[in-house]
Amino acid sequence: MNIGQAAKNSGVNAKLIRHYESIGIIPKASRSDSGYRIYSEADVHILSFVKRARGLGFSMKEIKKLVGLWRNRSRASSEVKAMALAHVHTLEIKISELEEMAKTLRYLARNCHGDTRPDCPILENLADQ
Amino acid sequence: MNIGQAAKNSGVNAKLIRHYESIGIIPKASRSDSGYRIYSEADVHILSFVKRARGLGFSMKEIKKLVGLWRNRSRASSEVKAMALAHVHTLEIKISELEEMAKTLRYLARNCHGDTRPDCPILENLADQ
DNA sequence: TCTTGACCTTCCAACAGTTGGAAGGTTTAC
DNA sequence: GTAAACCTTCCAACTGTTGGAAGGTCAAGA
Repeated sequence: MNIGQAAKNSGVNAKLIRHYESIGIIPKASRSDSGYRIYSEADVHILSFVKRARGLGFSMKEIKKLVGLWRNRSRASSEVKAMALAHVHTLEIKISELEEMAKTLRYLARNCHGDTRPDCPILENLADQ
Repeated sequence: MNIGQAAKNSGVNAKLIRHYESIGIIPKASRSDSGYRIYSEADVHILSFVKRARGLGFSMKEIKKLVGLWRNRSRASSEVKAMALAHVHTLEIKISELEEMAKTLRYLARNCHGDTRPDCPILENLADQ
């Protein structure tokens, strides 16, 4: 199938498929006589894998590694599990940072009357610390 | 003071200060005869403001607006409060997305024995859905 | 056969925010 | 006079995705 069909079947944009190929996330597609990329069901499967890994927030670097592990039938599950748990840790750090921001902003907003008056604890907090 | 001193005093990298100036976040600094940027305490104050707003996760676009509001003494506090609450909402959405990722990964990792055996529910989940 | 439209190709640029380097001028101190 | 620590501008990299431009290919209908 052509790239458009592979895009539809995998849910990955055609532009993005080319990009993934260019940075080595997915193997180089074979070509037709006229130079069109040709994809198999297995290729679509890889693309879906990549899309789902992205959905879990893995970086492209991590995904490249995950695809390698996935295609290597003799890999140890411990390696994958370690990556997953490391990523969970990264997510948890990010979450707590965002929580902290939201908490601070909620507190500041609660103390801001939010009317036509100019005095505003939010700006004051940003300015004087 | 020169840019290096302003960087130290505000906690904002000199490179970043130039960048902020170039994209209009902060006003253009005046120059010495030899072309060096000159900063006042007030300028450092703005830089600290920007740094703190970044720390709360505001985008540069939002910060540009916040700096404008801060420097306009007659603005209504309602406008600032609305921005803060809109940003809290954005943060909350981001947080729940990350929570969802972490939850899924924790579940998958829990079911992966993580030893030398190759079978791995994490990769299987990414592959077959 | 010719044309139209939908597909495909590559290359180049933009987004946000920051950091790095290169190549060169200025100031300060010894 | 020279060395180092500063400053200048410009250009590029990072991450991941999207957009456009300019051009080739394929299938269907007139």
